[in-house]
Amino acid sequence: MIVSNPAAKDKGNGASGHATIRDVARAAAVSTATVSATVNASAYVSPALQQRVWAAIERVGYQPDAVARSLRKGVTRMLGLLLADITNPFTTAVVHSMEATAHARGYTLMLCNSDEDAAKEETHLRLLRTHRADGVVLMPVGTGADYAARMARLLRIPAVLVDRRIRDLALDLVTTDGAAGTRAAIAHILALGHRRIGIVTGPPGVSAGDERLAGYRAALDGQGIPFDPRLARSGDFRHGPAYAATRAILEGEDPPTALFACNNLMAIGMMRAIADLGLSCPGDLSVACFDDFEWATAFQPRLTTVAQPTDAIGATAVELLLDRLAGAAPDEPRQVVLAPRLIVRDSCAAPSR
Amino acid sequence: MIVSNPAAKDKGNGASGHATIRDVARAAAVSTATVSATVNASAYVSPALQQRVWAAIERVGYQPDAVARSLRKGVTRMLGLLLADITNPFTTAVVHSMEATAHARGYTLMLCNSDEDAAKEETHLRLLRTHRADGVVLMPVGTGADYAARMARLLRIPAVLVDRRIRDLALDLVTTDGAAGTRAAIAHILALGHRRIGIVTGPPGVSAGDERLAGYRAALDGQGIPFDPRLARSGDFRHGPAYAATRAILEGEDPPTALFACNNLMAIGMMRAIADLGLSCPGDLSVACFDDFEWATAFQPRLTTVAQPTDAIGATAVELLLDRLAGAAPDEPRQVVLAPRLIVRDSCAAPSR
DNA sequence: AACGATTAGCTAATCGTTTCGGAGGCCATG
DNA sequence: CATGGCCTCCGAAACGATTAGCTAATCGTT
Repeated sequence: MIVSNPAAKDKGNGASGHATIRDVARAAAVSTATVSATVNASAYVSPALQQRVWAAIERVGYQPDAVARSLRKGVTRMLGLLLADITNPFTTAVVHSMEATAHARGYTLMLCNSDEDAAKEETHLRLLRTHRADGVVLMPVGTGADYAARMARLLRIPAVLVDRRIRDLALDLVTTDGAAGTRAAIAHILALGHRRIGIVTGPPGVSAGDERLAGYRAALDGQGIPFDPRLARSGDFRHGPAYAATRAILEGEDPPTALFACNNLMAIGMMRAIADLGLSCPGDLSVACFDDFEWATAFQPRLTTVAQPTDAIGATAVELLLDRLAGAAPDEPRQVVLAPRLIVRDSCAAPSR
Repeated sequence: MIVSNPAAKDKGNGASGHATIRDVARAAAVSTATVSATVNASAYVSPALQQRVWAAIERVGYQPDAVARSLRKGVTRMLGLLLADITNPFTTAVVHSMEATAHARGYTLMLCNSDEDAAKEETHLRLLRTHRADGVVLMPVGTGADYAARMARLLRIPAVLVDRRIRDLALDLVTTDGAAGTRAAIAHILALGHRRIGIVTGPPGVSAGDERLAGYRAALDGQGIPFDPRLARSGDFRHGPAYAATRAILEGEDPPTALFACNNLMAIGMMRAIADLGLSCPGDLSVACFDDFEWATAFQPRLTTVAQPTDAIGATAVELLLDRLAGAAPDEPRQVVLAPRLIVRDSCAAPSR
């Protein structure tokens, strides 16, 4: 039996698409107020009437209209989700956890992707406002000096920042301690005996990347190793530029014996460059990167990574936001910085030279 | 200068959060009908008045309320996005393209993730209905015999299926030709001289996986090679089970000289198992898989894959759905099957034995 | 028996738009 | 000058829920 498209068929409840609360009221011979009260348990309704109302609801196939409810209550139970890049596996891991927490608390997410484009971000923000989202989870893309001011003007709803800070804009925030994570990774590499360690960084100005670079310098400092700018190049958090940056570092004079990529995407470009240069890992070169991901263990050798607690990040971000919506938050912004975890696998070894 | 949380400050337009169309009307000394007409260009308004209205809008900082508009018009310009697994890179690639097309057409996506769980799927579908989504993009998770009937009852809004069919339920659909893609990959492996080729399949009953298995059998058939059930095991589209399936196949008697994974996640498990068994690729074993992904080229050797046209899938799905919403679609469902592309890299070579 | 307190359910206003039908004003025509 | 037909704009009724305020009815107390 082939069931045909149900949307094309008669809905079975009259001409209009949906049964309304008035249909229920009529069917149960009560007022709409009573129906509303029994559905929401917002006022006393005698057991007998409740029974009748529920039966009527069942009979006419009533489903409350969230749009009408939102209009009346001034609250939509929708959260905007404004992402810098939805194809990044770190992002999707975080989103996965956000979706679960939000739905568990009765909220739905409106998905927007800014594609690392500040103009799109602005458009989306405006859209979220006209749709009356109760709040926004934001992975911001901007870096400029006036960015904070522009966002402040645009952001007229409660917001929580994830992963990246906005300089000079104090908002709720959840992020990972990038400096500590990178410091731990570099310390691990140093402990194996390396002294020349290269790093491919994010675009300058983006907090997440800057912190990681700072962690790298701190680790070097700890061993009294001076920072060599020839060993640090920006890969713009993307794999293409990271490929070029890696080659530039390795083809320079006095190349490093180990490399660190400041995010997952750049690790791809780095691995590709290393392969193209005919170098073996960890024989010729040790490698590690920020962000853990499923594929890390499928590589040969399995990649040593700094894992962010993606589940906690997503859940915390949504909870921070919902607390604020509920008025259960102090006025000053709360900033949660979670601890990363170094996962040592096989891609780092003692230097051969 | 630190800009503080703008949501905590005065909104600058009276006590209420937003300026309404009445505020604009009052400020411009016109009726709300005129404001609506100029904002939507839905009726003639003299240039002079238009000017006044726009000025007033600017002055009071008016932004139309999509909730109220939806209630009145009976249309929300929101699409439900009900995914089986948002962390899968194939899914996110498709979602990326859907988001772009939907926003370009003025639609917003409501994100729901069913986590391969039919019960969650049902809950989310109900939620999307109460939120009055105009339509749904669905990557379904169910397989049972009564699944089609349950979905038909639940699905009271236009829907388009992506990637997977629902048996006995005729709906708009966009998918990749899994049989053709797998056939091409297996033919490539056969052409290299392999005769014993193993396959790790998806959960039986899920159309996407079943088709790929069928393509495998067809390719073998073409060379007169009989199907050997010991070489085909289910990995349930997940990496854990795929790891076990791969080991089982390779540790059996008369093991294959080549392996095919029916999706990206299972390729991870497969590569891990191969490494753990101490086998080299493509020296001891050739490997290919369905689904291309960024990491495929970072592997050593770079993986040969069957790429799905993810951009086209996402865009087509949304367009099919919007066409139907606009009434610009025939009653009978349209099914778009796109061609996959075999990307030959380095993970397949002639058998050593 | 009268009165006030309490209770159960209803009436109607409201949220912010869109849109239908009309109301004037203006022009051309006979 | 009356008539009719535009043109512009406005008033008010929806859309489907929630909820403040009200009306009876019931009950206990004196």
